[in-house]
Amino acid sequence: MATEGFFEKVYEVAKCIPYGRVTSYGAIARYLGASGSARMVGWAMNGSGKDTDIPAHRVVNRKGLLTGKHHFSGTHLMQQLLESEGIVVVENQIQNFEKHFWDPMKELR
DNA sequence: ATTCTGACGTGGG
DNA sequence: CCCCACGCCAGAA
Repeated sequence: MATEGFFEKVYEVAKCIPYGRVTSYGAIARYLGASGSARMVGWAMNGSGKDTDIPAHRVVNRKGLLTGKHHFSGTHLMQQLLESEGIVVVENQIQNFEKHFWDPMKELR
């Protein structure tokens, strides 16, 4: 099986995020066993949007804030994508974040 | 090699 | 909830 590299795992989990669902970097990091290296998850996402099929717009920080929207192409692209999936976003912050939250540890495991 | 920064998280106040 | 400080690992200057 793949999942040999830390980044690879991040990609796998990110790709497993269902439609209209969201998760946090820490949740993925914890699932990978790198609870303290949540930053690396975001760094791994750095490759997303280039040649990876990772919906990074579904990954936000623990506050449900679209901290990485600045890394996307446009300015509101990330927000538009989320809203397009039925997620309400106001001021870069996801409303009902808990409701849309998808925990890889619980759902995927 | 050193230093800083970074799409984060947690703990204490 | 907010703010401050520390930890974390990787990459760039």
